[in-house]
Amino acid sequence: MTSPTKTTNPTARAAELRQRIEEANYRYHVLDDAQIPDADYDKLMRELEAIEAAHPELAVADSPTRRVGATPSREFAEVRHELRMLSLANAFSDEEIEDFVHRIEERLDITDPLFSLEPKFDGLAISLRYENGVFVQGATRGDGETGEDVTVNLRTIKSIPLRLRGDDWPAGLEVRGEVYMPRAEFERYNEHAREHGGKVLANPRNGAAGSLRQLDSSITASRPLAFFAYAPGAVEDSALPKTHSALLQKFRDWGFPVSHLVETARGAQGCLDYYRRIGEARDSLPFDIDGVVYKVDDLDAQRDLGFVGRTPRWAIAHKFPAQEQSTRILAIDINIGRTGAATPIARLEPVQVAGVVVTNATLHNADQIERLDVRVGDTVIVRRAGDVIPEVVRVIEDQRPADTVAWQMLKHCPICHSELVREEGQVVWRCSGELICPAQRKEAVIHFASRRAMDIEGLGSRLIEDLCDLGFVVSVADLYKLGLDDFIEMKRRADERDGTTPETVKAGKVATKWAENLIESIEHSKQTTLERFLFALGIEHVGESTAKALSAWFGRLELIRHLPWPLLKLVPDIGGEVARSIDHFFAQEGNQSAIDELLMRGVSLKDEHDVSPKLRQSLGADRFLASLEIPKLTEKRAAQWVSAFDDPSRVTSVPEHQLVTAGLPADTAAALISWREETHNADLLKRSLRIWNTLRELAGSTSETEQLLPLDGKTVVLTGSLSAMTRDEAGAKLEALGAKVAGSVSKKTDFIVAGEAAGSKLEKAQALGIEVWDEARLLEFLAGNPA
DNA sequence: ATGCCTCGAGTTCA
DNA sequence: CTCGAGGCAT
Repeated sequence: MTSPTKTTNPTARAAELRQRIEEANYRYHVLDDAQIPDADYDKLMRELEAIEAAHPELAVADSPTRRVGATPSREFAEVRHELRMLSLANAFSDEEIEDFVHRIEERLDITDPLFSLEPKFDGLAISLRYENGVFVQGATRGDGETGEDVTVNLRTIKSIPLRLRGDDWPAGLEVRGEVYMPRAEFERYNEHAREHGGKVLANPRNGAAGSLRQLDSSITASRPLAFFAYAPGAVEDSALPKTHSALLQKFRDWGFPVSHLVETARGAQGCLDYYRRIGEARDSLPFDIDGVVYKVDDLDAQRDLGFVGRTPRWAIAHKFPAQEQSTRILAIDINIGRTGAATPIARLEPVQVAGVVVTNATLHNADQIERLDVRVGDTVIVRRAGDVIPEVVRVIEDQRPADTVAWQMLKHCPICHSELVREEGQVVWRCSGELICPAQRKEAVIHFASRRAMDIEGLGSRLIEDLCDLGFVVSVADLYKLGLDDFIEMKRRADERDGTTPETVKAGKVATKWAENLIESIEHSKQTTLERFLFALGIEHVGESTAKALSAWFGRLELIRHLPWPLLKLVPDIGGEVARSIDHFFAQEGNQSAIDELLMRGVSLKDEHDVSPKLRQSLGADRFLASLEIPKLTEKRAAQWVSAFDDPSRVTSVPEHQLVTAGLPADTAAALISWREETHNADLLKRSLRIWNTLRELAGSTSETEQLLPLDGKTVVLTGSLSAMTRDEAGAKLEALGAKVAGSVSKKTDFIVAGEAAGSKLEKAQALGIEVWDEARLLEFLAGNPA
């Protein structure tokens, strides 16, 4: 960089450099408007350092080279605040704000006073003292009376001016404000720390507070801190503006960063409007805030209003509902899910988080508890993050009672007392009770009746719980033998058990309408589809999508319930794990008899059909052989075997020497031999062969004509809400035209349909350059392509 | 082996 | 909605 006034005098040159560096800092950190490239900035800085090294007498305290203090101190000196640092009264409701404004109106005898409105930054309050325009001391708030001298650390914050701009500042000036860590910087810092094994900060607020309290200011300098000014402290020897808002403008002129979200407005309504607007913008702000602050703008009026105790009458903080709260762990219970998964749940002392009272929070799994070291009795931080579901963020270790013990997973199911087991490499512990565990059975029934499964309206989890607990229902099939009397009797026993007065008895007559409705919807549910039925069975790893695929490929329950796992693997997206799980389910006698009973009691599958034409193409002998997972017998080797011996039924009989003659490597042949010697493998082969042959017959008899659908092979994602139909309906129509409807957008997506208020999926699609249809386009397409 | 991309499963509260 | 993990392409 060339200087227009290149001076040789080191004193003058140093002064010029300082001025230019400070100007660059101001533009970059306060105005957010970088004027000179980083490299040039560095050059100026190095030149100044060189001059100061050569002429130590020039290294003045307010030099930008001194932003990082040289000597770490043992501890911070105390600083007494000349003017006490305030704390504000907090308000959480509109009503409290209206009361606040009313009180002011009465005391000042005016209506709709003017307020200065500001965000309430979630950082650390500090006070900065300037003498003759030079930053001389900075302190934390402390208890309001006395804080800690963190001057050296504050110097490292680039948005804090070391020298004031302009010339109309008072000789002695104290400015108060908030040190915070911008979210993006916080994320970036943590990412870097994670990669390099550094200290990861818990959140921006703690990051800011912790950084300022570093004894070694070079650590503070490495932390991305920033500052906003929002209030005056003690001021000597000068006339200041008459209003708070004008004062903030002065702060700006003097080089302090003042938030652009600061506004003025009149009356309670103006305050509340601001609260809502900032609340909506909150998540998209580059820094954390925990509310807004209203201050009477007229400084004389502020003085007239004065204080009550420690808080001013002229200002109030209107807080957002807290997103994080601390509470105590009362107990850690184990919940047993439909698949037997044992999920630990924290029972909490009830606490308000983001507007709702939270009493439970999931702890996900045993590993998570171990990671967090959560113990019964601990005080923990609970959060309702972007979504709704509360979670335990961390333990406040200082508040741990002395007698706590590390939490341990139970050894046995709390319900059926079967052993809890964990499969190799898995995170979840499961109850081994399977069919005999009442908890698992209950969950299975709830799943069976749920909307996306058999859709039995009115049969919710509470009712099912009672039905199971009182012995009316053991297996899902029992639902279909319940009569009106059973429901009435069940209700009576439940009321008796709970000691509640039966509301079903009115004027001596037992109310039965609810039971009649239930019987009706149970009856209604009997007419269903194969895919719903398969989903309803609750087979592990079989969700809606897999159920749909099974239904589409094989077409009939009679077939599916007898398929060995190697054949199940023929379906795309069904691999060894899922196939074995399905096989295992149908291998259990109890499950087969439950299915028989359901069918006997009238469950009927309206949409059963012949095997899919696609299945036929997958029934080659080589695919079949490869699907058996015989060690070393890869797809390629399987094909080789088939070309030599043709009929897979000969797998059991071809002697080893012939295998080798046919060109199979010796180890492959040996693996095959030892595989078929295991009786369970031999059985599997026999069973698979039989069904494979059946499938080939079935596939051969299906019609050859496979009509190509307009959206065949296209992957579609639906997002936002449609007006002419629900997303599910639209999805069904698109599927009927051959499309695959996926849940999330990726490179493989062909196009998305975006309805009203589409969110992140639309953004992602646009980012990936994926075609976007609006509802009109969809309707047009559907009209042009009747199913 | 490694890294997407999906699917499945579990979860809270009004 | 988010996490874990299965399936599959590379």
